[in-house]
Amino acid sequence: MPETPESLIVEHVLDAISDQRLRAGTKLGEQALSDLFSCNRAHVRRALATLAAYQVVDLIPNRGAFVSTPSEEEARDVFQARRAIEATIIRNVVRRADSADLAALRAHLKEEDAVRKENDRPKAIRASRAFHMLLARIARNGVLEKYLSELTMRTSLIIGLYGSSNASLCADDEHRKIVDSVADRDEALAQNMVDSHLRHIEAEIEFGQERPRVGPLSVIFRPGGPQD
Amino acid sequence: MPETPESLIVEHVLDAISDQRLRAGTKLGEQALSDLFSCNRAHVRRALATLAAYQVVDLIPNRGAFVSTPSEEEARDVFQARRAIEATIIRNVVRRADSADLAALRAHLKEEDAVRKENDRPKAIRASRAFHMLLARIARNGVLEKYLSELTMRTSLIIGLYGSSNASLCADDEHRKIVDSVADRDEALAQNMVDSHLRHIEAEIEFGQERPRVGPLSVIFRPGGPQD
DNA sequence: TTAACACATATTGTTAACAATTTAAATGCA
DNA sequence: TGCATTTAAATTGTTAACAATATGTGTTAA
Repeated sequence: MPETPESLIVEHVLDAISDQRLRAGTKLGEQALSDLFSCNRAHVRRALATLAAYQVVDLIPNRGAFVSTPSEEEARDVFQARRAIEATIIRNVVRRADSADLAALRAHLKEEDAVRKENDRPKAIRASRAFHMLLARIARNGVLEKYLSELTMRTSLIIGLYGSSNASLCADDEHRKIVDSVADRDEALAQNMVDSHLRHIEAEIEFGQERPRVGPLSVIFRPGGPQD
Repeated sequence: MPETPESLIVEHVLDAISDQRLRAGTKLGEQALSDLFSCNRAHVRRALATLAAYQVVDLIPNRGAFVSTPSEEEARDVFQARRAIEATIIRNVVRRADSADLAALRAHLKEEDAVRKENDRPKAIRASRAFHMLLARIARNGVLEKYLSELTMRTSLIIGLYGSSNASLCADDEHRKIVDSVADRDEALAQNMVDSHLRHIEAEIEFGQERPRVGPLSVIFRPGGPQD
């Protein structure tokens, strides 16, 4: 595992976005980041270039870097792309999942149940994303896995921006039904479940009203964050 | 259009890769690039970070940047990802293409015919890639368009690496058949044509023997290259 | 009070110099 | 000649200083 300063920054920013600690529009100042991660600005700049390539950060000349704020159109594109990619992922999963993979899926469902009881929204979002990424890993296609990683990140931004005020953010038993259809090796059903699951998430988003902003970076990247 | 030095480098490298002027494994020295594009190394470094995020360049600490050499496994992942993404793209095209789009497609077929007569392999590769990217644009999904752009780039690397000695690199009338099915608004047929087209390309690749290396950067990025 | 202007501060952009590491060449030895 | 070691060159990594731009504050005038 390469733990260069820039990859560390990239990882932390991505984690913060997927947890919705970092919200759309937040400025990522070079000084602030180099202080927080105790490195020089050159590292920060490279990290920001990488994040911009991932499309989760906008780089505005002479103004700086900002967490990107996806438009409604972009949001719809993201969801269509997810349906395209996750359709193939779930097909691979049905065909390739071994007993260890199925056990991991079951374990994850349990984990999600536990998290749900805590009523910790960021934690729930993270767990929900982890489910989709677990499927991607089981599908054993690195390209699709990376793209889905980016898309789930952007989904977090979208949901953080536009709401989904309805608390049911990854409708509970839908994940369970997906796992069941995988266990049954029912390819058509599994694909159907995933597709409608994604459509449900998209349907709950309330475009139109945006949500407010957020605090300073120092509280977002508090010590003891992910993989520290 | 932002023409910062780094985006200029990124564009030129991507063009060179998609034309197969830049082959897998080629070293991209910082000095060499900063000389060629007459800018300082800081710009080069940011450009390389971006290219690494696109997965067409590998960054090796203390060693430098190299055009990535996809493994056979990675190649198969790329092609599966292309099938997933282009399936949705062609569906959008069938539904959304207006008469102007159809005219553009027809014009492109003519262009490809003309190019084929010249027996200029790099030009043919470029034209073939352009066809797929034209479909992506007509599909009107920016996310899928960007991903396909990356994947076609990597496809160029793969074909350059492993051969496809058979000269029929984008089998001529297959593109024409795709356009015909789009014009007929035959969604199922169009999807079938695209899927089998991609499978044909993949089938012609000869994994096992790799192709040799390449000359210096100065001849690859000769003045008067793309969009100069 | 509001608006426009000027100034001060902070942030990003650029460049150069130096350190650390790797690569290539040269030397010496069996 | 063949191979290991040493030396030199080239390349990447790091840092700091300075320039250009943007942001924020305070003052003045209508």
